[in-house]
Amino acid sequence: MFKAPRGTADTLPEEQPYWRYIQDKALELCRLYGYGCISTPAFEDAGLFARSVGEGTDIVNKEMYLFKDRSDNELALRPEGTAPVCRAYIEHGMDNLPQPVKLFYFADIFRYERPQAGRYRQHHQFGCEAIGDPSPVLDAEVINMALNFFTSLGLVNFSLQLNSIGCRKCRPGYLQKLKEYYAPLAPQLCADCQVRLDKNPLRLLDCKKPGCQAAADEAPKSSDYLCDECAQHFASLGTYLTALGVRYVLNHRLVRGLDYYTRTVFEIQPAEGGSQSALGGGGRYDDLIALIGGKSTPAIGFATGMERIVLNLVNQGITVPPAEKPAVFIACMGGNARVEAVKLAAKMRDAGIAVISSSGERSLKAQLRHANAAGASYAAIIGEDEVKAGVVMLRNMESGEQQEMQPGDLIKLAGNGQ
RNA sequence: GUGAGUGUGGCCCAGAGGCCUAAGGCGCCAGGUUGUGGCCCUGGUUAUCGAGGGUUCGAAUCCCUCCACUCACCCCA
Repeated sequence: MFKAPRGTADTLPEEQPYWRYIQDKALELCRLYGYGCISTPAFEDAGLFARSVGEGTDIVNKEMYLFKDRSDNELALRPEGTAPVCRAYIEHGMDNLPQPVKLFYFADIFRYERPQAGRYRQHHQFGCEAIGDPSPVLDAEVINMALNFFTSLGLVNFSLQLNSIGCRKCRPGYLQKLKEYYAPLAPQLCADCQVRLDKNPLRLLDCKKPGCQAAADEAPKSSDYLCDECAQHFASLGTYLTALGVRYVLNHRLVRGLDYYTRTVFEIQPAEGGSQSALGGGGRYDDLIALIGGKSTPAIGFATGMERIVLNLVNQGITVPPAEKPAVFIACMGGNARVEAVKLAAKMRDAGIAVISSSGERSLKAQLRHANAAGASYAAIIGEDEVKAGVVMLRNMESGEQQEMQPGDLIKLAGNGQ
């Protein structure tokens, strides 16, 4: 027996309304903010991610689906959505468009991780990227957009965690301070953190181990070591967020696991849920485009996990519009009736009416049972009597009332009910 | 990659070495009305008890290995 690969899932018709709901809200959000849809390949040159996400990150180190194609190209299933969009921005000369260029996407994301609640090897992200504008006004707008998205979904009790991790100019100095602070504490740190101290000191801050937490609480804060430009950017962002009425939590331990972030980083956390429960996150990545071969271009974006949103919608008991039910179920008995049923179904669909047509192989009882289970508003019944009279018997499935009518009248009636 | 828990028909689950050629509920199918659903009643349907090996006269039940799922660590969406 074949099964869906570990960490992947089938989304069956009954759960589709949640996805449809989220997509509709996302589309409306992007319309309001002027974002255009972009689709990029599910796989890219592996180097794109190694270069942008960072050689030292977990995503690149141990989570990428890497493979060679038959021409020996080194490819990777995309482990995140930002780098491919930036690659497309460069490749299609979007720097010639009015800046910033605003793009959104729905993308399958692949990471070889141990599956868990809200964590999959293939998951789906909705993300937005605004490329080509360095202003903190844009940071505020993007953050507000992300929050509005969750609000429009009906979600409550989530918080915005915010931090600035500086830029190429000031971060080295901060990292130095961080190392100096941590050096004497090294013996008390967990094994992972011993390694981080040398390789990726920023990540020391978000270790969840009790011993390391204590150390991290007292650690130097990146926001205290920003250069003048970064400090001013961060201060302005605060002003705009306040102007927008956005409440945020300054979290100096928020650093994110992708190397390309600069200055603003943020995460949206639900009040309840497991530890890997971030609903979404993002930040500014002013160096990324130059890093992968474009000219220096500032940018900011965010992404959210569709599966995690569904999880939270269900947990919070938010109801979504149900899938559309068929207006009419056509039941028939006998060969002549079957021909009429086939013709009627075709006519009704031409008229835009949703119809389920029975093949008529089973008893009328069975056909009506099917009509009921399908949630049809009406059942159109055609037997030999109806064929002779040139009519159909229309049964209201809710009231049980039924009457004979001309096929043309039936189409009018059902069409109005749509 | 690490740790813990779980694994019985499509789904939920009973079952604690012999009464299990595995019970019940949901679902599905058929019948109860020679052409009528939803409720009710009747009958039927689907399980080599995750896989492999072992202990035993005897294993769904005990042991081992593997696999998968769930949860946590880690990381993030």
